[in-house]
Amino acid sequence: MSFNPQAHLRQLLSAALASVAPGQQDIAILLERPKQASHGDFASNLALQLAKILKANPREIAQRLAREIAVSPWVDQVEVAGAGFINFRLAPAAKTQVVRDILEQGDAYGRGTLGSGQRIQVEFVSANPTGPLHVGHGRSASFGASLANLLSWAGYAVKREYYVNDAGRQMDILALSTWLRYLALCGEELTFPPNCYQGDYVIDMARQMHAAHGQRYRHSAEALRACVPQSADIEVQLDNLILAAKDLLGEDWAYIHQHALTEQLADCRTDLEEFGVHYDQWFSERALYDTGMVAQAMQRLEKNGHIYLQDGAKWFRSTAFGDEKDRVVQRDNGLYTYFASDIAYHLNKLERGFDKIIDIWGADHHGYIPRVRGALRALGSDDGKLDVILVQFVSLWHGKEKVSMSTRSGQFVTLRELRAEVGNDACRFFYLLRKADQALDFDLDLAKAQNSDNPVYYLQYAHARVCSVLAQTAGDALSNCADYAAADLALLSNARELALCSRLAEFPAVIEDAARDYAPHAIAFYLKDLAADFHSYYNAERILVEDTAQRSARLALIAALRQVLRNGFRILGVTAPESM
RNA sequence: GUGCCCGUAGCUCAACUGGAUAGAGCACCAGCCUUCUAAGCUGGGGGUUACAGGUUCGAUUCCUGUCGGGCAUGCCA
Repeated sequence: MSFNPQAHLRQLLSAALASVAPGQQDIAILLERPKQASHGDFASNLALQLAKILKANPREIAQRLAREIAVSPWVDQVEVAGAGFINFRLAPAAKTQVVRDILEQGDAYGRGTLGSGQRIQVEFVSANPTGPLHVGHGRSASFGASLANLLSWAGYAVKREYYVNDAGRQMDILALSTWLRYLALCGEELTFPPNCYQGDYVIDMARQMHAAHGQRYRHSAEALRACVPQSADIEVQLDNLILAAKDLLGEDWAYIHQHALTEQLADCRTDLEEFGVHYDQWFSERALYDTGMVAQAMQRLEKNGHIYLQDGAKWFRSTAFGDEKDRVVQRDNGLYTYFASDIAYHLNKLERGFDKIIDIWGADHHGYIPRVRGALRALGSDDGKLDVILVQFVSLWHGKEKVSMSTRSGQFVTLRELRAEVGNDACRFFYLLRKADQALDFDLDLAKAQNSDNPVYYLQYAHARVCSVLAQTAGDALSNCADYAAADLALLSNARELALCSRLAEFPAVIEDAARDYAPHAIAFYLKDLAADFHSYYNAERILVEDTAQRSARLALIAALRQVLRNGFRILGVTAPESM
């Protein structure tokens, strides 16, 4: 039978509250862990909350509450302190109990019911499949994957989704870029536009095409030039070029387009898979067009009177919903904008019945939020179900030296390169060492360091150390986790052991809080504290002592610790090495 | 110009949504291996939480303004 000290204290307080302030039963009773050990194991600010309502001295209220708190075998001391805090000191048995709970629950320890099975969708990365993922996408991937894990642990039914922008102008530009590179390989002489994709991977795709199909998609440079109207505006010029290419290639355009998409998407998927980032669904933008969902969404907006015509384009009146200007949904050339399909996409997400949808975007998209929310409301949907998380930028450093990156010139560091350089574990972990809304300086030298400066090694080392000790117990009467659960936990009595127990007991609450805040970094910080507690204990006390009962109790403790490390690592997507 | 994010120890960052004396790591100083992995531990100094007001029992947290940094402000995505 598992015992929850926090719930127990809450009950005691609730009963006391009923007799001190009978009308206030609906007040939320919060228990926090004091930063200072002298303030006990748990503290309640209930009296401070009541002071406001009852207009009475908080300290006096605290005294009255404390007097009414029933005696419990799990509580050693109840004390009023400070402005009116009620501090609780738990009996050792109330702290060590968690060891047994952890060993019994194993891989499930820490799972909670906050989400109560609600359906929640996390959409993340969703980079255009127009080139390799870069280090910024890596942060979104790491954050999104861990957040999804976290929400799942907190009791939500989570779906992970990648929105594939396989329609639209950017994909056309990629297809064009590939074809132009291919023409060059065929020997055609033409200038490669500066606003086409510059990366070498485009040339690679062109080579493949050339190797597989020879001259089949070749058209002369003259023929191409002949059907491209000149424009001083390089963007217009690019659009003209795309139109000309479609014209010349006919059916073949679709092949090249599809080929480029397939290649890039596969590259992206493999990259993410290798990074330990998995999706339940890859949702195609093109499918939104093919099934008529975009047109339907637009019709619905129009029917609701939120669309008007100006300068040959169709505009959504997003200013009516708090946006700073109205937005075009259909261009004067008849093509829908990205925004149009995104409206349809979000509508579709909500129609799939999720209780909550989370979009994880790069911080540069922040101006986009009001218009998406506006569109959902204009369609009569509940934009309260949408949460948008902005992930700030990443800059790479070699110690004090910044690694320069610019997407425009194609000089960006790819996620794959980063993973190869510092390893998946360090990548996943470093990305999570900051809150999402904090810009991240990623120190490559530190991530590669094989010493305690590197937090990921510090954590993994704790795990390896535990494994090493446990590996030496083969001869023990109690030598596996199930047996440890039978150990006499009353023998865990020194301060470090009890502190470690308290820390282990926090884990479920840490998960719940982190899930509520969409803050996977909190797990990383918790694990650092936990590892520190262990290293400290390990240096101060010998685990493999002669006394078998004592030894079993300590082994039970570190086996429980190992379990919590593993569960935490799993949420973060970091491996748990058995030796280092 | 306007909007969003940010400003905490010398450096990199936390702070349980308003709680007690603002905490870690790095760097610096002084220590700990004939005993379970020293990739570890112990101790020490270091702060007007950018600045100025306001809200209240109580503010790093909420509100207003100023300064500084990042991002955005496309019929790109």
